[in-house]
Amino acid sequence: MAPPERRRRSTQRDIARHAGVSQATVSLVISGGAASNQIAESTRRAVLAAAEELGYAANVAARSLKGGRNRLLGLYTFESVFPTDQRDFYYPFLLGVAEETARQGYDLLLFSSDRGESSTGTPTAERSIYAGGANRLKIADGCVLLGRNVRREELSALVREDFPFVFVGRREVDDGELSYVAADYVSATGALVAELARLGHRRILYLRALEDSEPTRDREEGYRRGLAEAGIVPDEALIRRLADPADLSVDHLEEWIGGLGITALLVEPTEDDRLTGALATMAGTERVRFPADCSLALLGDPPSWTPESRNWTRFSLPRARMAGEAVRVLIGLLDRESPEPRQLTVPCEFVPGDSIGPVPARPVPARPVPADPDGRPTT
Amino acid sequence: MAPPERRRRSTQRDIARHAGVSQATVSLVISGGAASNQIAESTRRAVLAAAEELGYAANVAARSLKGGRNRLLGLYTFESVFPTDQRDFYYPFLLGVAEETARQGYDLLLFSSDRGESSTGTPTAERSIYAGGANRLKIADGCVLLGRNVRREELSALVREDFPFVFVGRREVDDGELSYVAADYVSATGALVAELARLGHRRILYLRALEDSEPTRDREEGYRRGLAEAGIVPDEALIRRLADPADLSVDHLEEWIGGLGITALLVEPTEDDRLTGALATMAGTERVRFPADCSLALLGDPPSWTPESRNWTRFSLPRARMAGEAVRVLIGLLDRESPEPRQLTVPCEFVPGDSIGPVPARPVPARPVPADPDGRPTT
DNA sequence: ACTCCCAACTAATACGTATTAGCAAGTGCC
DNA sequence: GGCACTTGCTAATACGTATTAGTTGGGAGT
Repeated sequence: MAPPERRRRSTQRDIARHAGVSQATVSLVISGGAASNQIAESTRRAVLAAAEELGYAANVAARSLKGGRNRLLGLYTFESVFPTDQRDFYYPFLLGVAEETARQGYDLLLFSSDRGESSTGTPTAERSIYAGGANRLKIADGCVLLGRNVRREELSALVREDFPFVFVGRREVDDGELSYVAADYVSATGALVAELARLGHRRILYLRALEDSEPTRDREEGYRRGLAEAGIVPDEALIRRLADPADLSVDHLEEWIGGLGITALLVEPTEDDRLTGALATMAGTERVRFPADCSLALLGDPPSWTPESRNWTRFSLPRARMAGEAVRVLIGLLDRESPEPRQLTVPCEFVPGDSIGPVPARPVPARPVPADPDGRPTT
Repeated sequence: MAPPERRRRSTQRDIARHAGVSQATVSLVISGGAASNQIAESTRRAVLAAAEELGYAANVAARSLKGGRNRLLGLYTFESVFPTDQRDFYYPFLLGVAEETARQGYDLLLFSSDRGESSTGTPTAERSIYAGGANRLKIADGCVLLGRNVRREELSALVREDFPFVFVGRREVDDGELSYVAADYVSATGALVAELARLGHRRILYLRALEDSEPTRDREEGYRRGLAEAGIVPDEALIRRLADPADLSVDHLEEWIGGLGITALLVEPTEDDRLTGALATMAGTERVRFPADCSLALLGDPPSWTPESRNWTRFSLPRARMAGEAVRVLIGLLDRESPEPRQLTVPCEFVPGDSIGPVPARPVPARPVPADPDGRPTT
């Protein structure tokens, strides 16, 4: 019993037969390349008519196998985007990429499949570009990359392969240069420090991420520069790292205020809502108030784009704009003959918010105060 | 001056040369297919070692050129998704599709490029599947379709050429059956009518969309059924259409309440925020209050997913779930040998809200009241 | 010694497209 | 009429992989 004939896609050869020309002619007409003006108008029309009739669609695989273009851009995220608390963070990026991609006449390929297969055929749990031993991204003409927990070795491989891609965020590898569109964390953090200094703060704690990725390094750099410009001598004890931002408790904070004498806090937010969750919990206790007891500013956006429960003082990165810029850079790479890596830095926006203020007047325990008969300070 | 040698990816042939075997052997080892157990263990190891050394990554394009499948699902929206007021409506669909696609081990292709080129090369403004004389969707193995303003002729073409796709929402064409995953608007609308009837309403106005698409027809059907089951004789004057939902004004409403004697209103929401805008404006006037003066329920979701200014009584379609279901149906179509179209209907969720209530007690103007000596009605 | 078979490989080919070299017919020019 | 040149097309090939149909060399069976 013969298996039911699977309907085959029509190919250029089918069209060629139909129109009574060669496959090469069809290709010239369809892809409309440089040499396509050598085709007679009548032939062109015949081919197009046949193509229309047969419902022809170019085969991406074959096209890109030849090295041609698919008008396809990829978007790859090193983190999984779907956990509810992360996707809000990534949505503006997605939107920016999608919009600009569309505007440029490209379609967008979301590399979202988690279930890669290793070369041995066993499914791998981890998210990877080289799933199945192949660079999946190559389906697309080029790719925008995103994410905090970058796999360095994969980035390196991409650079070595000379695959056109642009990272949203500053990233570096040992193997060579890569293109990116980054937010100017250095200046933005520096500006926040300057603002705090202007308000009189001298002991500003910087609560940084545990991992030592570029964005974090840039913020630390900005922190140091800001201090230097304000003439404050940095105190290494004021740079703290927290393994899990959810651990940030009011106990910690009181310890820092009391023990370290800090009056302001700079916190690096996370993509998920662990940090904002911790802040909300802290607000619930009402033991420390911002900015009455301590100023607090975020070094970036809290994840959710829904109206905040609190309008934190912070800087905000223009996520959609960065994403759009990344697409433009990428297309630039694709169009150029010898793609020099390009780096672009865009400024962050300062959001005044309401969580910083002047240094709170506080009784200084060590210094003796002129006592009244009761021994209690006057109010 | 010679152009800088573009680094070439290593191929199976490179590995073959390196390991002193043939390309076919490499392929057998790498892809580990059925016949790969015929390979001697020593050879296999040599090949894998060479692959490792050369940093081999299979070329997806070539692979899928042979196999036919790209493990790529498409998502096409007939409306442009990017206008701010629409994207919130479509986001849950996108999310649902993306998530399920990823879970199934596919990647997702967003057909967002607006700038199609017609066959003559002149850019066309309209959004179209068949841009450039080719069906762009065919790049993917199959496609999920979405949108209200469907191009019927394109849908028909898709059906004719037997392209695997699933519509999110009930759609029909003359040419044959198509697969869809739809919300049960009929029952949901019927249930709302039943609820209003239970509260004593007898004159319920149905404000429907102007165009006669399936979702609208289903709601109308549900409206009529609901009335019938409540034993209410339908009054055709109570079915109204509004060209632009933004035109819904408090004047209209007062006219309906006074002139038509309605006590409840069912409104079909739009994907953009024209309707909710109009409702907000109406609320601002404070001339008609819901549900004190009139009950109001929405036949679907208001577009934005940000917290509503008002918790409207309504039904809500499980957008993400529908999208996920659509992906599963689509993959079912792909896996099956002879793809029979499948139709799936999922129930809507009733959201009680706070905009419906009992029939307001109101003076009936026509009935003569016992007059006092002044001839003025007592207050 | 002869066939037969099997293990372990390779040669050849197809997938659908883009591109280049080249060919045939026509045109203009001397 | 011969030559160069143009126009409009086709033949041939390459891209990297999967697969099928062989092709070896040698060991077992008779």
